[in-house]
Amino acid sequence: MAEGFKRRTPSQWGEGGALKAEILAAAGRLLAAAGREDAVSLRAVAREVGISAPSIYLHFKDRSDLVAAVTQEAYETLVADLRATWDRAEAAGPPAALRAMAQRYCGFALENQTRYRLMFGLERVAAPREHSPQHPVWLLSGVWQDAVAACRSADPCGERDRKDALLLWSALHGIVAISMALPFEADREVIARRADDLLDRVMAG
Amino acid sequence: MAEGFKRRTPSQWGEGGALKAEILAAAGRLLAAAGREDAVSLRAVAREVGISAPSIYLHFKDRSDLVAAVTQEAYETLVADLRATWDRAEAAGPPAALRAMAQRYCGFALENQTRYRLMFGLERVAAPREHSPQHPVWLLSGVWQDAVAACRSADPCGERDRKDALLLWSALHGIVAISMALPFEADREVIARRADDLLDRVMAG
DNA sequence: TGTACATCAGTGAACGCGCGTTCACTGATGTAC
DNA sequence: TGTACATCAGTGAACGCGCGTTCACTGATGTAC
Repeated sequence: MAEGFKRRTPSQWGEGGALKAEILAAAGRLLAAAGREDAVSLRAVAREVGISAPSIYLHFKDRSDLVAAVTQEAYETLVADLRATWDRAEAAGPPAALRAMAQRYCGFALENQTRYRLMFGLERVAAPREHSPQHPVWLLSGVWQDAVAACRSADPCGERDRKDALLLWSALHGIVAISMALPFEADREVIARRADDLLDRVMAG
Repeated sequence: MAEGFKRRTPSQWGEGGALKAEILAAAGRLLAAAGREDAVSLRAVAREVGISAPSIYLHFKDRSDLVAAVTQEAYETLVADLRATWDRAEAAGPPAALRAMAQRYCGFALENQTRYRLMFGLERVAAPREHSPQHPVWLLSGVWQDAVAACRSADPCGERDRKDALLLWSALHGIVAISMALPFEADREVIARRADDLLDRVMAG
């Protein structure tokens, strides 16, 4: 074992699950720090947590299982963030809430660039075709559909709502993704203006 | 050396540069086949070409130099493809040509998913800040600006043209990127309709 | 109450792998005198 | 014309590294009788 290695003290009886959460959190930190999925190696995660590498197998089937868990968590965090934004802004009316949500979406992406890239930049999450309805991306898709439908007071989300929701989400993603791909820093206010502009055009029709 | 290894016959005198092109092509094939940037390892490329790994250093500084070259080539291919599309469709008028270009952009992305991901899915191309005007992404940006400006017969591309060009490009990127991230195959016609729909809304304003 | 056993929460050492990169070299082709 | 040398286009072996994963194990805590 290396010099500066701080060993984690083992969990108490019945508290074994605590390590799982610590591993996930450490993997998330590594990802955020390095910005690359490959940074999440079992050995690096183990070092970060202060345990031996094989201990990870007590909680995750293998490396890809761990990465999938990090990805899943990232989706859930984003969805929760957007829903919270909606709830906070709902009193001002659905259109204002949708606008707030669009702004927040861009904000989340810029503040969590590597997590965001993990969700949308790399391969599809490894999930067999039959299970695809469980894919966490549907949660996100649903958030936009609900929001767009609410703006039109159409309780059962119609075909047109679904279409516009997908267009809005896609275009918002494009705005942040392209700005992340350009070789200079994205200015948050510029992005916010573009998102506003987009929203006007998509919801005008 | 392995069993089925087919050794490439060395170039003639003065033809040494031929290997550089072969290495680039092989790297492109590996990337397309595997879909991951990590598939482009010097050893794998050498195997694919039929040479020894150190030979790559005769033409590329190191691994990252090779990957950057593949990326650069991908940008140039896309830009040439779009310009050719514009030229072919220009007779029908700028708006029709712009529409054709938007369609072609989606087509290119779907037909060259891994190349496309290399451009926009991963890190920024490693280029120092001072050199960022040389970044190949500006070529692409310019294509859209020219096209949008032509639609408005504004010869010097105005501020509004630039803004709309970026919005159009970003949103198109979002459409293909999200469809690539969803856990089922993207239907080309559906994508094409979305692109058309988007174009209507962006150029309406 | 004691004691044998079961379970939990891990560990340490080892495996084989592919990788980027460096090094000194080789053989064919051209060139100066 | 011959021959020494320069250049070109590579090669083979080796380096040290970090990785995923497997294996047999250890020590603390709980439980049945």
